[in-house]
Amino acid sequence: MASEHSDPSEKEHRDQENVKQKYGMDRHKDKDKRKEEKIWSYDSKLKKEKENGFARLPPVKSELDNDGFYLSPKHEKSLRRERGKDEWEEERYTDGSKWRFLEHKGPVFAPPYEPLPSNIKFYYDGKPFKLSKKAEEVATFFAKMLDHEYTTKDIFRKNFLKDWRKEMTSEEKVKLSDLNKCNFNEMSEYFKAQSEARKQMSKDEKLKIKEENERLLQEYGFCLMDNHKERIANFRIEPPGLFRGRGDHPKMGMLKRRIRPEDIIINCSKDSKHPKPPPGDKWKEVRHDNKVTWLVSWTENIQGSIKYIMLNPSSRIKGEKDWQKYETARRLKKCVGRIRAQYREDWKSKEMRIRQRSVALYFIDKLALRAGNEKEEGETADTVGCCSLRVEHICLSPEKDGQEFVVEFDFLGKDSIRYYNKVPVEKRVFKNLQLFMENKQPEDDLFDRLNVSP
DNA sequence: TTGTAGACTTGAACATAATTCG
DNA sequence: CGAATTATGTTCAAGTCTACAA
Repeated sequence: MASEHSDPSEKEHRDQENVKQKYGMDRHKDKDKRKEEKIWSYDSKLKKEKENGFARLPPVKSELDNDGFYLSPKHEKSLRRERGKDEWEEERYTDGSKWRFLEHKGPVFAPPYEPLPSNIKFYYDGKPFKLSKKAEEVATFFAKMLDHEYTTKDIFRKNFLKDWRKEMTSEEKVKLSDLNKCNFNEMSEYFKAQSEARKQMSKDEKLKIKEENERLLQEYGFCLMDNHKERIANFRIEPPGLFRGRGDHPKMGMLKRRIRPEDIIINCSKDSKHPKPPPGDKWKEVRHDNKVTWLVSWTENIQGSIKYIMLNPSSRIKGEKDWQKYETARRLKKCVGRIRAQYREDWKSKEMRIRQRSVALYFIDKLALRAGNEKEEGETADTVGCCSLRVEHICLSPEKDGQEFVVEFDFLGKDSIRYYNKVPVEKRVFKNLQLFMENKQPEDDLFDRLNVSP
């Protein structure tokens, strides 16, 4: 949460609260339970690996047991049983490294664009217009979304046209300037017919496709991390298309460009067989960073953020992390009482900063709100979390519906999902809120003395 | 200390498979 | 049996948090 200095009890207090809020304990009880079960299935996974007899790598010293044998899944399992669970709950590597050996086949790229059959036409201003291949591809993205509400939104259309024009030949640029004069209907109908045809395919054809997918999965869907064959979560590169932001996103409709091998950074261990780029292409980089868990990354062109290919939740690396999370939650359970007492105390603090923090903490605890980091204005939809709440998002009533000191929340949270709630709060909280709102405009931050970082 | 890029989790929306029902 | 419903899997934008540089 917030604060500049670090008295240890306060730090602990914050940490614990972060955990509670981070893992939304109140919010997702059932799901959490299911997830815990998933973790326990790790052992059965090891068993399966054993049965299938996956290839093992040459041993590294520390992967051998005292007698110089492989630390195979079976060994590992029995060792773990011997030493007790605690051993597993410990980080496997203490130096921050995540693995020692990593080998994989690299990503699967999106299939290349297939031009439309010549009888499917695009019309501009009522007349057929033959598009260049590049422009046509982008046009099909739009055509595929024609039924979607998105395509009626002004920002979407504006962004689309701007990016589409970038893909046009200079000739097309001159002629095609008004999206309202563009008619994508024939394309749209064609795609609908295609997907219909796919549904009507015979059993045989469907099976063929399934088998092909299975083959790809077998070839690219697994990697070898240390001694284990692990399932990769997303081994396919995101195909090009139009960006669909959620809520009122200022960048909706922009073109998500096609990712090429030269955009791709490969991460694997030096002593592994490096994945090969497609013939005639090069990777952007091949690195060997065992401080991270990803296998492949690239930079996406809409927000400039980095996308990753990582492992499945069933993998050791994800499972352990998940486990840690629950451990933290368990630790938190032991001290929530103390934390609650502390923030109630802080409601009376003479320091504004601490008061604001304590009230925010109370909301997070009581209502399971998200922390609410700062975000870049204008780059994303306007949404907030607890610490980024603005005066306009809450409404105070000393009395409402027979209850005293009611706070009415109304704001857009993550994914622009509306949060609306009326809660009676304690008098002291109410008074504090009144204080925070004094002399402020609706668009001012409610917790202006708060910063989210530790 | 502050600002920022990078890493990683989350979950809504969509897609597909499995199951139930008339 | 196919249609309808439900369960399960995949995709990917949108969060959170951390490490590190200035």
